[in-house]
Amino acid sequence: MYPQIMYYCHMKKSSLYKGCLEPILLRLLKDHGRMYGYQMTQMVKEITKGELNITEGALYPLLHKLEEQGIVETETEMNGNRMRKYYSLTKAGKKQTNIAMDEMKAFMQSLEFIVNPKTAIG
Amino acid sequence: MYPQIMYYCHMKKSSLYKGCLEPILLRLLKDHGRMYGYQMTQMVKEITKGELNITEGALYPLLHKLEEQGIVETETEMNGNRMRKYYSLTKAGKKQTNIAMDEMKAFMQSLEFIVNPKTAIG
DNA sequence: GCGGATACATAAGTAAATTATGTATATTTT
DNA sequence: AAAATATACATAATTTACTTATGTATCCGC
Repeated sequence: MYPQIMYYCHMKKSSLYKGCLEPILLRLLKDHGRMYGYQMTQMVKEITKGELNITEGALYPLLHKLEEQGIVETETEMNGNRMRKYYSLTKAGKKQTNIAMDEMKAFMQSLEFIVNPKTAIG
Repeated sequence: MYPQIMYYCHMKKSSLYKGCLEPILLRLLKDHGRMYGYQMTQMVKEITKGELNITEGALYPLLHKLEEQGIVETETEMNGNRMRKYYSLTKAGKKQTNIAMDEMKAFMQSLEFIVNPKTAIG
């Protein structure tokens, strides 16, 4: 409706979540078991109320890398005429996810210490 | 003491804070007014209990960029025979810091939603 | 006087995104 | 019914934002 507003407010907020995408995907798969790529982007968008929009150029190459590394395994299914590639954590992937979550929590706590020095609980 | 342990546990946790360095520095300057680079690295290390270690290769080029952009201004002082380059926020920098802090909080809230879906408060 | 800490700086290399593009089907809008 | 948007995958080129490595120089403790 207001395309020209993009010149004033071009949604930079660039890339705060750089480096967090992998743990985010691992967490999603840990919580929801079995998901396809597009579904992940939609769920993250919904959960974060539109804040985090995962781009396809970031998502798919990362999923492929995780598959190569044996962190996730895939099953391709047809939904009508349309393909869906479902991803789920392997046993090694679940282990890796626990490690990633510990790192994530430590990182988030560190951010709290810096951004909310008063209220942050150590 | 155990240098060889680095082969097993090489502290990857790579770069979760990629993209967060700028808002972190802005927050430090907002809270402490006037700081020099090395002091920032030490304070962040202390506040985060050793979690976040800002490298010099990341710090100084970023500080120079912020100065170019008029976000910070500098005063060079001598401490004995050793130089310290003090940074402080300009008026524009304070405005920019407020924006960065809002983005940071939204980002942290989003991470909470994903990593702690039950306890996170929207 | 040697190593480690303090204090700055910059260049080369790399990881992880963004942006752009492509294919194809399904659904909604006009 | 045509056009636009949403669903669903994929990859290449580019950019960003770091790490790693290197350099200079002073200060302090042993």
